Amino acid sequence: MKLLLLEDDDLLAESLAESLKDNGYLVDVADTIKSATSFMATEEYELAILDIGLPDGSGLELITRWRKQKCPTPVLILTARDTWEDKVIGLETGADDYLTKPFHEAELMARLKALLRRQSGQLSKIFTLNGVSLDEAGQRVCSEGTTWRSLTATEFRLLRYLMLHPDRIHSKERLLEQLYALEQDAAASNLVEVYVARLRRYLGKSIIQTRRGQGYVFVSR
Amino acid sequence: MKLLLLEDDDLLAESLAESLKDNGYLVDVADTIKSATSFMATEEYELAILDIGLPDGSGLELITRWRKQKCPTPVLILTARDTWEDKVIGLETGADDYLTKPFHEAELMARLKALLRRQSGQLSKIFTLNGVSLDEAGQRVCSEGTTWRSLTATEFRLLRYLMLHPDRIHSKERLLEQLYALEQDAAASNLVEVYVARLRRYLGKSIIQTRRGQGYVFVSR
DNA sequence: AGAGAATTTTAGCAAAATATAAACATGCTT
DNA sequence: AAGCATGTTTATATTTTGCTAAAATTCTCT
Repeated sequence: MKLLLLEDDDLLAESLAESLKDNGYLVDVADTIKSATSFMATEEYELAILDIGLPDGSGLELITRWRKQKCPTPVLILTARDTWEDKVIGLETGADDYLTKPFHEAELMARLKALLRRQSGQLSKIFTLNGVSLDEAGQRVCSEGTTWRSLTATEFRLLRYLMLHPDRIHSKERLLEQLYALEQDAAASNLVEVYVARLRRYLGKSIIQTRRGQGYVFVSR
Repeated sequence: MKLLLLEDDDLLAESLAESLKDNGYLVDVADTIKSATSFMATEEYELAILDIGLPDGSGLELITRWRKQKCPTPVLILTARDTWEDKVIGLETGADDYLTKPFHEAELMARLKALLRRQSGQLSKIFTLNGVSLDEAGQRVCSEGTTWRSLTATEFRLLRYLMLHPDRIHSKERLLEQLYALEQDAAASNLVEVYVARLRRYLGKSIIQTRRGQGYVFVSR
């Protein structure tokens, strides 16, 4: 179980690395964003622990970049600040958990364990229905053993909603609401038709059925 | 309107049940997963309100199980935790809405109403007469165990009216009025004949009978 | 049986709903 | 600024539906 620790305070880094190793993890320690980047480029890690305040920038940028590159490695943020806003910003950036200094070693270990457990559950969370497999982590689908095809965010949201509520008719209005939490002039748009058409091109015609005048159904068998 | 409430905190359960009843719902209260399961086995509910943290397991498992059994009852989750991840996990499991404790009664009622409205007509009420099953939600029929055949809006309206008033003779004029609430030039059209013919093609000849000069009858046995 | 009426079936068209493709917009990366 | 990826709108094609009207069939009554 390999972790990357990004921490510029040598003393803290040293001691953390020590206890992590005691708990059975393999740890690489970086002390700048730059070095962390090169570590990530060469190795695969199960999880990264990032300090936010760093000499050459904020750990947040790093997360942003990784997420854009679709790097799935979960991230736990360490920070000295503990405001509500910071936490929100951190999590919105794409971090998976958040710990404020100072903290007890035990708490870090507990959170790590929880994160890894949750993550491993998520990794294997490719859920399949009627020959269509949806990869939650990677935002991808494959149909009947064809190769994976990655979806855009909207395509993915729609398909996921349909697959989570199969065999039910969902009106276009409903689906629009699902796609865009804030409802506006819903009926004035044919977005649902457009996205259904796209999904059908990936999955085949028959899996998402039209109920004329009523809506769409993802059929589970 | 019947609800199932699964909540192990007696006090909360009691008070919730009370206010639900005040709002016009019929409520059954379960305090363990086990009892909830048996409630579900014996009764039909329009909606279930589940607490997640329970003595004998998590409410999430319950949802998972129900969904696997294709049980369509919508579920609202109650939880003490309010992290982004928890919410996602809950909704991904197949819950339909999510409320964190503590909450105002009014909010719960509002959400219930919204959920039931959204869901209404979706819950498969399949009603069977003389071997003909009509699926209200899906606008489908099947006759004597053949596969489902979905109907157009007009076909459905007609069949539904006939099945709701079986063993009675309905004149063509009356049926036309039923189909098109406001139309007058009734006699000038053979719409009823056309649609009866279509329905007979799906259901077999004998179920909708002709009373020459008088009208049509759906025979209930 | 056979004429005339009532019903059934068929075919086809126009309107409505949906599907698809392509243009346009926007933001992000290089 | 150019180039991409995504989201959204617009325009056009295709499909399905509702309906009409005519043709075919069945029934009824003499």
